[in-house]
Amino acid sequence: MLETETTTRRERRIAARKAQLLDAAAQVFSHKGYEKATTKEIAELADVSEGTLFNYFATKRELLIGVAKAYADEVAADIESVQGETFEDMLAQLAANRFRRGRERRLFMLFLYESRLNADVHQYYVEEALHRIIDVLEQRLTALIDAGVMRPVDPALTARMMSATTMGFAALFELGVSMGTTSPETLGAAVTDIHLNGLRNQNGANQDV
Amino acid sequence: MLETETTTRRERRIAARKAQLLDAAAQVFSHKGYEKATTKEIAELADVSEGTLFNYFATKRELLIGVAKAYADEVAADIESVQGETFEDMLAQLAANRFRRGRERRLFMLFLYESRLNADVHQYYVEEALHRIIDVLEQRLTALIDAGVMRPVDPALTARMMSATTMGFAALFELGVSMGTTSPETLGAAVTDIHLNGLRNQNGANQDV
Amino acid sequence: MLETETTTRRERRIAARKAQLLDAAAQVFSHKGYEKATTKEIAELADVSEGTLFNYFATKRELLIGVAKAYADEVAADIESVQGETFEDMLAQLAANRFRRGRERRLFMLFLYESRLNADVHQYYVEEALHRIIDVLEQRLTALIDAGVMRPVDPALTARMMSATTMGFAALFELGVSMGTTSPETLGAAVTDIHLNGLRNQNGANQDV
Amino acid sequence: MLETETTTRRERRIAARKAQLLDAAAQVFSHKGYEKATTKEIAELADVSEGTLFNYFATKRELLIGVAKAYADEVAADIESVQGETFEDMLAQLAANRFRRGRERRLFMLFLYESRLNADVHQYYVEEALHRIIDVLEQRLTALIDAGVMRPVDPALTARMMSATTMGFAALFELGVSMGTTSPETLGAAVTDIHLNGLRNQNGANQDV
DNA sequence: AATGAATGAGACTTCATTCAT
DNA sequence: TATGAATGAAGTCTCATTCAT
Repeated sequence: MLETETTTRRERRIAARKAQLLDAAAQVFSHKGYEKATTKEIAELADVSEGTLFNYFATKRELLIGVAKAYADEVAADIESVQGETFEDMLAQLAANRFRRGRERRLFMLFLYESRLNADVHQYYVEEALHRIIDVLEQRLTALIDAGVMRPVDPALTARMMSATTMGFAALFELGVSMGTTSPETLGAAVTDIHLNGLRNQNGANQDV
Repeated sequence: MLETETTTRRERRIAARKAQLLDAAAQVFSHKGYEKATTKEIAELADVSEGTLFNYFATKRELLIGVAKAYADEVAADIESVQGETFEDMLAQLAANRFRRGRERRLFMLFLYESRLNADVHQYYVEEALHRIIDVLEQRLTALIDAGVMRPVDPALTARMMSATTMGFAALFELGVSMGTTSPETLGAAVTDIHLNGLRNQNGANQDV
Repeated sequence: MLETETTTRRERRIAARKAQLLDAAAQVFSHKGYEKATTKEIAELADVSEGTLFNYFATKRELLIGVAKAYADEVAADIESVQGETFEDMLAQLAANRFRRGRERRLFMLFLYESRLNADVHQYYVEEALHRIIDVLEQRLTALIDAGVMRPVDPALTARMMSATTMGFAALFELGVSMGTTSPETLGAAVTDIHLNGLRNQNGANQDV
Repeated sequence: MLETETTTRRERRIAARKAQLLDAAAQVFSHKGYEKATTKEIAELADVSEGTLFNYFATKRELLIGVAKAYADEVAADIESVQGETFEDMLAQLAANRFRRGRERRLFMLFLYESRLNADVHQYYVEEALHRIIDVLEQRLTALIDAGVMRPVDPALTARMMSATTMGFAALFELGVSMGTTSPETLGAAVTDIHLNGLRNQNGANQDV
């Protein structure tokens, strides 16, 4: 029906505007930090007036929450798409999508910081993104342990450890800590190697480190 | 001599004031973030007037730099004190001192964020604190690899991985991600176990994960 | 077209606001001096909020520069309009427009002082206002000397002397130094008389003073 | 008596301190302007603590008044010393002492500005310095007119005109308006020449300018 | 629905003045 | 008497938010 179509078209336009504003907000927030970012700059980057921005998002904070929500949605979609992969590929894919691009790393740094200061951001980033990733890792680990492929370690803790390592690397990268000439692939492989096989020299097993 | 004593007393008083202000600043910055923290609140917490604060630190930013510098000094002292320990104990000690107490974890989150936005903070946190820790780990790893105790992995990368894991755990903790009932000690032991021995079940070695 | 009209109307409104603020600023600056003037008082006199003031002038200093620029524009227009007058009339007109009204005298005192402390004010007041007046006087004097109407004095120096005298009178007036019952016209005539004919009694020429 | 001597010595010490502070204040005030000058900087330049400064002058404004008073005293002494000179020499001497040195010109600019804003400064600068100079010029002019050496111009107005010209030149100088290669002496001679003999070419007298 | 000028609360910072030592 | 740390009032400027057009 015409009415429905009109409404739909409007809704599409509204959604597009919101997305455009969220994009600009994500960019400015992740570069300058939430507090230093100004609604003026976000509006300019989105090529709308400041008044228009506030027609779509009632407060600056709602913009941040919107960015967090969009991020959580991306993560959810990503998790869906890796369900069929091997554990190693899944791990690589999740990490890559989260941290390979600068934009994602910067958003990660942003949420890492803002989650502590805002309950809504925490809700979207920690509960709906981070926890989902951890949960899917934990399930896979449990299965691998049950199958006898992995040692009977605590799967919850191990999933968190894997996330922690990846997050830590992203942070180090973002802080400008050099990784030598190592490519992301080599780095991923090396980390996986250590996680799977350990550091200990098996020829000289049980030596005290 | 009297002159010396007087000077010393004054210098002591000034140093004490500075420390008192840095303490207050560390507290407020780490709870609210640099931008949301106000000099008013810091001054109140330090129990001095706002004017007095600016007698000791010319700008709010200098206060942040002061906090970062104090942190770097603590880390340097800490590194000195762990030189005699075994690798495992050293690792545990460095991690614990950096992340066991909430105060330290919050400062870590603060610097993690602000290092990207301020060159001085980067200087103190990344170069004078983080890099020192990584370097000392790298040296130890190199020695252990040379001694044949560990496999010939890349020591630079492995040192970064260990730091990354610890940092990631601190972040997860700070984000309120539950670690189950695991105590810090158990957690440390489990992580060390995986790092040393790997996840792979040796009985079924070379199975695809 | 509507677009053009709308733009023009907005631009007119903005120009009007700026003028209104510059007017208020000129008034407050010239009465209290730049440093003692507050943006609060200027905004109140212009009947806008302090925030609005800063939408039009980024800093208090820019407001001062704006006032100086407006003054220089007035002088430039004034110089255009006196090109056709006789030397005497031109002199009287330039002096009158600069110093007859209290507002102009106070602005003169303001720029006299602030030109030394601010390069932009110097640019507008000294270079674009004062120098123009001196130059036009100098040109006229040169012509009159060439025509044999005036003695072959140094025209550059004489132009400066005439300006100096006028400026000095304005200052004396502003300092409240009484000129007796002398009207501005009488004063102007007397000064011109002395400048043209000198003080020396020609009947007793060459007497030592 | 010992008592008297002690008192006298203290008074001398106090007077010396005051002079030292006034000197520093004159320097800072005349360079930065009264408002931009800080008591801290004045104290440092006088090589005493800020607290000590306030032991000798209750407020910053009293310092300014003190500087003005000292200036008026200098002028008074100067006037005494030129009583025996010829009119021309007297004129030259008074002008030179007031404006030849940068320090004096800057103080002149300071008082010119601050006299309008502070009654005490006005009292000392305008009434006790400027007026005295004008008065002595006026008396001399009256005598010269009575003696028939000068034309019967209004002596009050003429004295003000001479002061105005000198003040105006000082201001021009301070504003950086170039006087060509003219030395102060040449300039003084040229001005005196015009004042005495006028600009008009006597060969072509009564021509319209 | 879009605009952007207006607002005003609140931030950082300065500095004359006070006062305990 | 000299000191300089402490004070707090007041100033400039920023920016999220509102609102008339």
